Amino acid sequence: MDYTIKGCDIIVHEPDLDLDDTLDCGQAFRWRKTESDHFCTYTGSFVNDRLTVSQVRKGEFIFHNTTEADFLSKWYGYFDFDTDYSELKRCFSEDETLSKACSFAGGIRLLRQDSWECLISFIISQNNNIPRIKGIIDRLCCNYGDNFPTAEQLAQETPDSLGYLRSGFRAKYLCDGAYRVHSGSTDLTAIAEAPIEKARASLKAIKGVGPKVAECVLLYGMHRVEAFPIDVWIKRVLAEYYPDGFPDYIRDNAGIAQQYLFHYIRNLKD
DNA sequence: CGCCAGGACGCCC
DNA sequence: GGGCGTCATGGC
Repeated sequence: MDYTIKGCDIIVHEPDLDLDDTLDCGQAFRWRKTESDHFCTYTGSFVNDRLTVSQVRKGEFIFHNTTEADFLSKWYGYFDFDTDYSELKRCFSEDETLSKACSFAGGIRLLRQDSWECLISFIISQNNNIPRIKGIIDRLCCNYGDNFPTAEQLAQETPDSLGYLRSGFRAKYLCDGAYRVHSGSTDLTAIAEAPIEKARASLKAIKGVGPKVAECVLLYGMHRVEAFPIDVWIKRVLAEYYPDGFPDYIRDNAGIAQQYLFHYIRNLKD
């Protein structure tokens, strides 16, 4: 990755990034594609930070209205620019199915998201579809001026007061998560550094957090790349292509591989 | 209308 | 420990 400053924008060159692949693959829910220009442009947020980013052509991007300081302190890390995805994909491509998945959506990067935002987002995601997940998170953030609520703010709510979200049975889970994080009984910072099994158990102490949601929080919100969320789509991949188990040499980066496979199998069925 | 969704819980055995 | 009904809501 390299970047140059051009007026109020940052121009980024990174062959292993594609905005559609990365921002619309089900790992983050607050990015919207804007149709206002001839570029592929997304506007979105990460906790309380907003960004408009365009893909000019393959591998070239404009981070609009962004200072170098903001770019380096926020977005460089968020887009995981420190990681060499070419090397990862080279490793993955020794496997036939993963090779196809990487060719299909080679521009996926694992976003380094916020753990609290991820926890709430993926509690909402359970037994739900992506358009509706986006809608619920939209209504939530809209209630706080397009910012993601803090645990303190959300801890003041009740399942009834969250009725405007139309999140159904998940509202009580959101309240429990907010209460635990705000009270300190769940320490997301400590969990992020804990041994993986201990981290899983701590997350699953939250009501509404089971194996799948815990893996998502670990992977997307804590960048624990060995975490491997198994949803209905990945179950199909495992049954269809890996009846004898997932390749062992991928284990340390299984979560990133999972990201390519998820996107691949979902779009294969169209 | 019915089926499904980036599942988890409670209960049963 | 595994199997199954239930849980809101709305996309398709």
